[in-house]
Amino acid sequence: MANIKDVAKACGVSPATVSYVLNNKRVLKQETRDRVWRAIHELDYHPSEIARGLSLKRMRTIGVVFGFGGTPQVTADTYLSVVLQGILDAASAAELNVTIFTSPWHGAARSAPVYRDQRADGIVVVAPPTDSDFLEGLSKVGVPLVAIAADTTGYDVTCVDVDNSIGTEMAMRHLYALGHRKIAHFAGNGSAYNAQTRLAAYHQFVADNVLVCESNYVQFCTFDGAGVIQAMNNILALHNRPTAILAANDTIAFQIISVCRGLGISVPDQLSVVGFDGGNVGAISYPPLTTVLLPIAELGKHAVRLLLQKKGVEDALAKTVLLSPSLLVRDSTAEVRD
Amino acid sequence: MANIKDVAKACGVSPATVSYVLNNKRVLKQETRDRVWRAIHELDYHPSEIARGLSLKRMRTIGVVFGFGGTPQVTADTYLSVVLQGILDAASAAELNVTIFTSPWHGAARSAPVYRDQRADGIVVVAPPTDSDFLEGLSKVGVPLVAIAADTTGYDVTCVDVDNSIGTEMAMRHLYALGHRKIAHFAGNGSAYNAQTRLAAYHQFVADNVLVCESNYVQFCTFDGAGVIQAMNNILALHNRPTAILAANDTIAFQIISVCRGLGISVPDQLSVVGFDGGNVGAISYPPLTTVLLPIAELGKHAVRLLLQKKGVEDALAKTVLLSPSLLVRDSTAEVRD
DNA sequence: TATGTTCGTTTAACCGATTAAATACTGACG
DNA sequence: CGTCAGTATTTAATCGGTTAAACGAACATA
Repeated sequence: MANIKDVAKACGVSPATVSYVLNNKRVLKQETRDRVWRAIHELDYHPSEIARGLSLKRMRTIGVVFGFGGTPQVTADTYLSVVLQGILDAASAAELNVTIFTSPWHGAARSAPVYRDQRADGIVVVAPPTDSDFLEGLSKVGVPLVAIAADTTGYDVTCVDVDNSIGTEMAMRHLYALGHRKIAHFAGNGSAYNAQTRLAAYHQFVADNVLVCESNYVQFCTFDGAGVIQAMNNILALHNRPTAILAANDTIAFQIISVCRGLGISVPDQLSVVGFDGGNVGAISYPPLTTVLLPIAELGKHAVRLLLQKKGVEDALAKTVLLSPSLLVRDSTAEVRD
Repeated sequence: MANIKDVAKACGVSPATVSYVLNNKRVLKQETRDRVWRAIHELDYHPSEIARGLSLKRMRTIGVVFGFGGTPQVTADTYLSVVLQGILDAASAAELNVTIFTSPWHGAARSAPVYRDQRADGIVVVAPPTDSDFLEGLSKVGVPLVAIAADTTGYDVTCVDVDNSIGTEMAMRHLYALGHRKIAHFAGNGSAYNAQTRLAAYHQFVADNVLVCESNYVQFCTFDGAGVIQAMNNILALHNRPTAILAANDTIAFQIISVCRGLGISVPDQLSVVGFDGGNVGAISYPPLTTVLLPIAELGKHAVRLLLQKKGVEDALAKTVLLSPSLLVRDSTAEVRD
């Protein structure tokens, strides 16, 4: 494969000249320019981005970290793949490639340095678990960093998130307006900041409005079906059954509805269900899902934009940007009926 | 940020020695070794993967190309994100990072060289459209290449795919066994090789079994809801309505079912619907979807493995690997009833 | 004719690693 | 004591680009 020297030799100029032609950097004679381009095409030359990166100290690449402690998970929930889509959209627009880091996390001391190996000019961290030293480690390796859905208290990290508190409140207020006073919450992964915020906002609303809340009203369930089935059993065993459930995400909501169907419980007549996410499946599922619509792709786009700004201004950035959710009322919720 | 020279200086050895310590390459005095490691930790040094890449001519990174002509699309359908997940799984296991190329395609002559800028040691191309010169261009830039779901006739490219013909046949045979003789097909994106193969297999089955097939039995519809609604209208307008529909993917199938629900057509009583994909939504949707289960994540894993083998043996690889689908019979299909 | 400008191109250092080859040191042996 | 062998480390070239500074030629000016 031809390199810059080959091209230089082929047309009798120095490598520097070839570089200047390629980058359009200096006043050169048109004739030289033409000669160089001809040689470039003839030898089918394309510069090595690696060599260029070494020299320029930038790779026109942003790194993304998903999934922590193991393989990156982009399909665990649609959330992650939609965030990725947003990142790709913005990166593509800025002519940046996107590298997904795959190395498992073995604690900040051992793993953090990996992320400043110059491979990426900046890094987007998506939903790091709150119970790991991930953000702590990464925030001080000296690479431009933007987090999505992360708890940044204590770290100087720019973060983009959806306003989970308001989203939760919208959903709860909607149920409240329909007369529901016994509302359960199926929380997601306990170590996800998102899930924690939604749970906290749920508790807040319950307290503010003096709602019933038996201890079992909050169920933690993983994404797989088994967890939701177990959680539903727990809920249904209560003598003071809730009349509505706020799920921490749409996937859980679909599973709740599916379990209900199996048990002959009608949604929304006997039980109202609200999801969290707003993906397009909610519109075509049955019953169409009432859910909190989150601008998830925007999270990714925003993160990339902030990363790009960071390189320019280097500071004066809002520490946390919160995007607004909205409520998508469809047919999985109805007035309470005793 | 410290580099190898700083470390060398800090502990009074040459850069070469530091390199040998890092890579465990030579017999060195234990004392030197210790001294170097101490300096490495003290300076919080981590080698530049870029410099290393330039020197070693490998980046421990595989490139992925999705979406052609514009922004990579990983959420257009679950298919792409699941393939990506498979790629990430295998890459992670092999300690390889994954770079998603984002540059739009402007024809082979202009765009192909971009992919051999040394950024990636090998490239996985996912579902290139059959009507572009993508594979042609990429197959001769001299980078190890494996394609997924691509038409490789005419090119010397290793390819991994699901056996779409057999999958289609399974679905059709299932419908046939239930007594269906009027089966429509909602084909996907016309320039996707997958969709083309499924369509061809559908026609084959129709011919082999002398089924009814009015010209409007084949509908091309995009993923968005509007396309499916239009297609359903076309189908329902026929005086010889089909009793079953084979959708080119699950998303289309869900939309068909959703439209039917809106029109008061019962699935499966009045219309049987079969999907193609086997994602987990099918299990919790209503009615649970009968679908052709494809090992999509395996496509990604396999592609990465083939890429790794390629570097070793360099040939003697099966040109196309076809993975087997299976039929997941659930409740969206039933015996025909006139 | 000497001197200064401008223009176009080359020289050479640098980015941060790897590694073959050269060298320095340490003993052992005849 | 000189030589050889073996071990530990350094030197210097290399990977493939970029770019400040040096250089040479052509031309204008005094």
